[in-house]
Amino acid sequence: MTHNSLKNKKPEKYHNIQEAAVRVFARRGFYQARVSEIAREAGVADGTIYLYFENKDDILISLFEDGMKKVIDNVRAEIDKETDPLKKIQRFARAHLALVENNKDMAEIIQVELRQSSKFMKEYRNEKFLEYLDIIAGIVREGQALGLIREDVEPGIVKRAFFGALDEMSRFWVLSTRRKYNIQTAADQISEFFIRGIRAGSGVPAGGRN
Amino acid sequence: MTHNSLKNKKPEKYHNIQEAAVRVFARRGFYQARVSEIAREAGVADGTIYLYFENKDDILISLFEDGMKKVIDNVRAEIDKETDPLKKIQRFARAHLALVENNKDMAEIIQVELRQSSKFMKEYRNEKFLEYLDIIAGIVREGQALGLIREDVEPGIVKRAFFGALDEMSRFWVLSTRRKYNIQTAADQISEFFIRGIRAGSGVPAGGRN
Amino acid sequence: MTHNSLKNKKPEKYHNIQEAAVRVFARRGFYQARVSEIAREAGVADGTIYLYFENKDDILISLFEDGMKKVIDNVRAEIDKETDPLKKIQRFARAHLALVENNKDMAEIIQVELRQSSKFMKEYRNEKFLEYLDIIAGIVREGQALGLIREDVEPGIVKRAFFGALDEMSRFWVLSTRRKYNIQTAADQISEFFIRGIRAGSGVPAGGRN
Amino acid sequence: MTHNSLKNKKPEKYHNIQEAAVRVFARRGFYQARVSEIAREAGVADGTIYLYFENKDDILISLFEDGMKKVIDNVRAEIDKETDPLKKIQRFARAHLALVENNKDMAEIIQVELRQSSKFMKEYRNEKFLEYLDIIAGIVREGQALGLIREDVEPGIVKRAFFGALDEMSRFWVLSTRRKYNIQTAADQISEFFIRGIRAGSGVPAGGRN
DNA sequence: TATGAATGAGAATTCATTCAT
DNA sequence: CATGAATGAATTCTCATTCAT
Repeated sequence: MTHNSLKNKKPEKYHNIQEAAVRVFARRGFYQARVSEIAREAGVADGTIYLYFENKDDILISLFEDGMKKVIDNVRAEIDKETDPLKKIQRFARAHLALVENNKDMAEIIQVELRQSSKFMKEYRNEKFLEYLDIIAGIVREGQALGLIREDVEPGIVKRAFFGALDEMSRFWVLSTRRKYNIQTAADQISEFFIRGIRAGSGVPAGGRN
Repeated sequence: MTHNSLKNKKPEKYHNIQEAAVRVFARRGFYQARVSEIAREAGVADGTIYLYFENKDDILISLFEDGMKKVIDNVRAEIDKETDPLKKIQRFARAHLALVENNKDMAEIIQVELRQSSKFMKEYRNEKFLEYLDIIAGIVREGQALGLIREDVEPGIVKRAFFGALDEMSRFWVLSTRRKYNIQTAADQISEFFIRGIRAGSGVPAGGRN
Repeated sequence: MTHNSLKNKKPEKYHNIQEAAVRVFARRGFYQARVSEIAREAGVADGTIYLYFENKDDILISLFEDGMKKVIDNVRAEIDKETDPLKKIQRFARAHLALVENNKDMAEIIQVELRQSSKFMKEYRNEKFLEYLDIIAGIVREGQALGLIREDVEPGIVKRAFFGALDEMSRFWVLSTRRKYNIQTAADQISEFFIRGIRAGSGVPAGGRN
Repeated sequence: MTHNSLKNKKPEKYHNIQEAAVRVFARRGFYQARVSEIAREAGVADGTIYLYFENKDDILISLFEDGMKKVIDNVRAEIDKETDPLKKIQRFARAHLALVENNKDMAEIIQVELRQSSKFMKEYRNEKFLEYLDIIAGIVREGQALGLIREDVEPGIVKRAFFGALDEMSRFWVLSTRRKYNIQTAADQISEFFIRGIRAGSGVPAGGRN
């Protein structure tokens, strides 16, 4: 199911609804969110929602797709400023967490709501998310080609581990009220763990020989 | 455990219902799961559910609490077999992912359902989860005390980053049908990234001089 | 449907249950009352109730029948102390309201719950209640036979009007928390209205000649 | 009226539902009445009920309030046609019972359902009912001021006794299938009892010298 | 007799979606 | 395009009653 293509409707209203939905989903959660509440918050009638979106699911999916598109573009632009793959990893972490910081509600929805249930993670092929992860895998392969990252490092594992580390950190940051760490500090620490963890030529293997 | 102290009720039925709920929640997701489906699957009447649980939410919470208790006990027992904090990290990763491997449905519920924003992660003080994360922080502090882990490493960041990495990996593993990596391989790679990433005395800092 | 005839059961428990039911019905109302609450209050198991009563309705009906029997016996004994029919009317009022005063919960149930709904007032032929009303009609006829009460007074109307007057007064008395009138004062006023209202030889008719 | 201010909704539907509810409540009793049955009888969907009323209770309360308003207006208009307080009493009785005669279902609901203890008579401050009773008290005071009614008569007792008498009579009339007395005959008898009972200067006191 | 765990029919209410205006 | 009243399917939870112990 793909979202409504704005045929000849005012794109302004489409975005109003999306923005209202972001707030309502973040506040209540997807299943507790009421379409009528989104409508009220967007300043339109309930029925109007259905001129722009197929149904409630479609609103969430549109949010995710449009949101991920921005994230991907933004993060790609950031890492392209760097040539060193190891430094790209740091850039990625910073860009990711900066986006979370500046789009708390949106971040919460992507993290929490979209991965929430079978409904979305199973039935909906999450192309955009995979594309995002593959940016990381790409950096790793690039580093390996340049001999900067160990050959035995699996890009498919790094991409998930690194994303998971950032994502858990941002969940914490998003959900907690009083924040202990600056989110950029966290970005730097996490990227440093991974850079040290995967770069080539740092002597003995980690786990010993058990 | 839940409100109902199982006075003279058979604890067997309590567990039957939990096990049925695990299957149904894993299959449909919490919000799509029907209490009557859990009842049917548990081989009891709908009303019987309410002799053992306050309501549908309570079933999920009991699943989480009882499940996390087992995870914590199990993981604690595993890492206690090791004295070297760095090796404990590897043990943790292996134990965590082995549990996921052996309790797929349960793992999916803990990961996916309990993350459901408002209702559970906001209103529900997730003590058990925090206790689990603090096992990791404890290992890190231990390693720092022994001079094995760098002093500038924040245990509060490592615990979330490490858990997030494992968790994302297991989400992938749980949700994907055909599996590329052995989950134990993933455990070893991820723990190696972190061990190399945080251990003391491995030369130049990670990020270079930016 | 008639209530369970105590075959070979302990009558003590039967009364315990009735007394508990009186309290619970008075507190919650019949439909809001829970059988399990009556059981708890009576100090028996839920199932035990059904050894003494057919069902929940049967408890209410038994309360009414047993209660009315006492009321009728008591009121009959009172009016038999008097020979003058007009004075019997006053005795009736006093006895009725004294019973209400001393059995508030029971009075509330008879007034409020039993006449409450179709269920009881339509399906259940209320013999006891009619018997009670007919005590009044009997006094009126006696008074008419003695020439003390006007011949044009309809006993069937007086019995209902008089009972209704007392009953409304006692409803007020039962439901109000702070009481303005002594209930015996009310008994005397009301009986006086009716005695003056129906006795023979008091000159011009009431309503004028419209 | 109820919470829902009928903004753009058709008030016609509000009344359809009320009328359907009157029939269903009269037929089944409040607790046995099904919302879906009211909906069917009103020719609307179940959910539509909830656009006009908060819940099932609210329907009953609206019925009572709207019904009592009509009764009060109607009875006030009737007694205002008379100047003699004693004749007003007769007018009141006639108007009251005429309303019962012409609105059997509604009368039954007001009498039987609203008397339902806890929920309505205790928690719900029954202003309208008290207002109605005070019409009677007002007439009595007026009669006392003119010397037509004895000074020792308590208006607060008369109002309840007189209402109770009429109400019990109409309960009988509403619930019985074959009717012995014309309801207007009853109105005249009852008002005559009370007029004779309370008017000034009719010789010896009622109760004799007990 | 007494128990109380188990039953399962039953009902109020919600809310995504539609469609006449 | 926009509205929002109307729809009605769908679901949790309750509680009188039963019956194995």
